[in-house]
Amino acid sequence: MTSRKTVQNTHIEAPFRVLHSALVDVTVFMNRPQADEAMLREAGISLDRALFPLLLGIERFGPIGVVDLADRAGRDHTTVSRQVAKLESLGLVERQADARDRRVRNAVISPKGKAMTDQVDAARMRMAHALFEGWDPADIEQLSRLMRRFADGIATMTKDD
Amino acid sequence: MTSRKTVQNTHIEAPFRVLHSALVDVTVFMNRPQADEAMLREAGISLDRALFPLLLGIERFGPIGVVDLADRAGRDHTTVSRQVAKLESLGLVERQADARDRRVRNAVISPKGKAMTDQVDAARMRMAHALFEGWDPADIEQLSRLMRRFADGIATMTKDD
DNA sequence: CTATTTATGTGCATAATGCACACAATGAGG
DNA sequence: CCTCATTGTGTGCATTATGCACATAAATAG
Repeated sequence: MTSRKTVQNTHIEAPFRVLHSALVDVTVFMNRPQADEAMLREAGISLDRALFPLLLGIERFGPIGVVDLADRAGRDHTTVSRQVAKLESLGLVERQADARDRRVRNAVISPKGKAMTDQVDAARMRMAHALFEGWDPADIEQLSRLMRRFADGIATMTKDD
Repeated sequence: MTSRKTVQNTHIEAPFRVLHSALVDVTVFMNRPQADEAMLREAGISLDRALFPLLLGIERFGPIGVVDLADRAGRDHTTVSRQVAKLESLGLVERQADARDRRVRNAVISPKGKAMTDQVDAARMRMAHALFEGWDPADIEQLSRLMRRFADGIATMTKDD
């Protein structure tokens, strides 16, 4: 049933497919702005669709320059430049000169911006608690460990292209 | 170092945080249209940024109606309606009447569209092979299994809201 | 020192997005 | 059967986001 095609790696293809489809499902979920927006509205906050992922990116990867951020977001650097400026004008991020490269104006999250992303994190954490109810703690630990390793692998691959 | 705050669930919070940050990293990667676009260009195909995720969604979840698809994509249904029409005019998806609800015009992927998504899948599979080099097959199997379970949990939660 | 690359940003045309609205089909309640 | 609210789909229109061409400043290569 599972052994088809070239026999060499078939035994490893099946888990790949399972993993891939699971990742697609999770990615779709993580992308849902409705969830985030609903949470933020609940907290009395509102932010444009396009701005929010960038705020999360700055929180996670900052201090980060416009070009790097644009690369991560998959958008043109000019678009990101404008959006970061907007986030700055909203007081959600701050910009600071890079110590080693004076061209770079790194974006870092402001206390006000951090308060927003913290709320999103907290809401996700609450969901996680509900989601993992009934799981064996060892499985949770395994999943976390392997996902981290997987993400690190991706980061390594991405770096050397 | 890791034990702070309320002691009650601290032992389970740490894996959550690790998992969350790993998921964010992976999500960022999966969202990169550059990767997909590069692959498609390599194959002589070109498709608009906004259209491609929808094509992947239709391939994965189709036959699916505009409203459902819009909900998954996190965009307004009117936007998705136009984009699906565009995909249809490009011959990448087909539309068919729903057997039970004559209002619904389900979108399904066409052979031509499938050929495109297959190429993306194949490219991702190649990357996976490189990524998992040196992994213990048992770990790969574990990761796949647990991620699938995790994704199913999310799907269940999402369904009942 | 000159040439090239890199990081950031602006002007402008184009595409995407969402709201208001419309219409057809469904389903609930009388 | 007949309203009437709900749901799935789609169009007109104003707004916003996006990316290309281009510009500037700083770093880097030669």
